[in-house]
Amino acid sequence: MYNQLFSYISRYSESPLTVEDETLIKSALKPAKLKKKELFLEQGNICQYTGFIIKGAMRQYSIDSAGNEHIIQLALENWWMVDRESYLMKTPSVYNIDAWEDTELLILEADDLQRLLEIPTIKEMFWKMNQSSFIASQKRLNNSIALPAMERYEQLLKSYPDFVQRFPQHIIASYLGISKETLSRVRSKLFQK
Amino acid sequence: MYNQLFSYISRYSESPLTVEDETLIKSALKPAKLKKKELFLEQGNICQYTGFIIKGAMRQYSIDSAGNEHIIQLALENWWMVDRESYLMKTPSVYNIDAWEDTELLILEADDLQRLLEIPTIKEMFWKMNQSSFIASQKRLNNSIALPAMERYEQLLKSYPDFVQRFPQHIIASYLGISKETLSRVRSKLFQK
DNA sequence: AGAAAACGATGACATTTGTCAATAAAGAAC
DNA sequence: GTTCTTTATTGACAAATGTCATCGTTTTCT
Repeated sequence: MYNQLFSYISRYSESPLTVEDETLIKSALKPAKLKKKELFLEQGNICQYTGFIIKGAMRQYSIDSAGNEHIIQLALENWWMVDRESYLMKTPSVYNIDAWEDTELLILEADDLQRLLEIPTIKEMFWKMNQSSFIASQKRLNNSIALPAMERYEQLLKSYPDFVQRFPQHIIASYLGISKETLSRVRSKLFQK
Repeated sequence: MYNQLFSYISRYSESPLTVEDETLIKSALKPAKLKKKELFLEQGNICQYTGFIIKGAMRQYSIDSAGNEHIIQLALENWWMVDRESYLMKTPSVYNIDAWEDTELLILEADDLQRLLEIPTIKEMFWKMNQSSFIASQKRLNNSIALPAMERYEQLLKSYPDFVQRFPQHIIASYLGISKETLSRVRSKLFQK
């Protein structure tokens, strides 16, 4: 299970991990399990952990005044899941995070993260991960303000085909910012072409 | 003009800059000026510089197939402006960046950035800046998929009141992902309350 | 100062998307 | 294996937002 993380790190960083590095990482990241629908973070609480998904599927979402869920992030194997604002600033989160499938994780507390960042390889990995997260978020934002529903869905099919396999349509719809009925209609138009 | 940048850095970082640090920074960031409407980055080109705005106002936007501009970022004094994806990966950008007011900048090439990142204070500043950028982008994304036009505008008024002072309504509308007419109507409803 | 361009408001209408309700199929739970 | 829940589709209608055109005002340019 740690090998999966090590291999992830090596893909993001030039320099290899030493044996001591690996020991430190193992002491900082602890295995955890979530049942389907189990909460990893509840709205109003402070996000205590960053999770690295070994196996499973998770979602991060807000709930509006009408009680509707709005999915701001979906994540599968080899993704990090955390509400960064809450985790870093130690402020109550406005988001929920839960498991969509039974999920195995490695979890990391904020203090332990600080220790790990002493390792240059780890620092480099998180640096690049931050960059990619921001770039991905900005792309999604651009799609959201610039494209109609159908094209947003087509972009998603291209960028994250796995999502469509692993999450039901109403989750995908919420991720795209449209209603499940609209997504259903978009799909029927798309496939009759 | 460099003092403004130094003061910005000191607000983002614990440790102070040494005189040698300041010399290195001065050699890496070069002054530049843009006239209103002048392009800083043109769609299809590789983004060569990161700009730190000393004075002025800039926008980053995409242009869709119908020729409409979609603003993905606005920036004023003490903001960084760059298409990070293009700058880091050296790939052609899908965005334009231009000046909305006559603007003074300090510009930084990618190679020089790498040199600057050797300075821990600078590294820390960019680290935090990356975090904030991501958090801000995710918030805006959440607003975009979760809130109707009027509430998005109210959020903007709270979060970035300066934008409304410095940019005309059609720019703000594009930033929010709505038409200028809709924004005009939203405003008249809002103020008659 | 005068002309041109940019800006903002508004009406009429079109389009997109959302909401609600009904239905059927697929999957999960016991 | 049967019941309950979840998922997906579809129709009818409502609401939000976009488009196009017009007008008056302000700003910019020379």
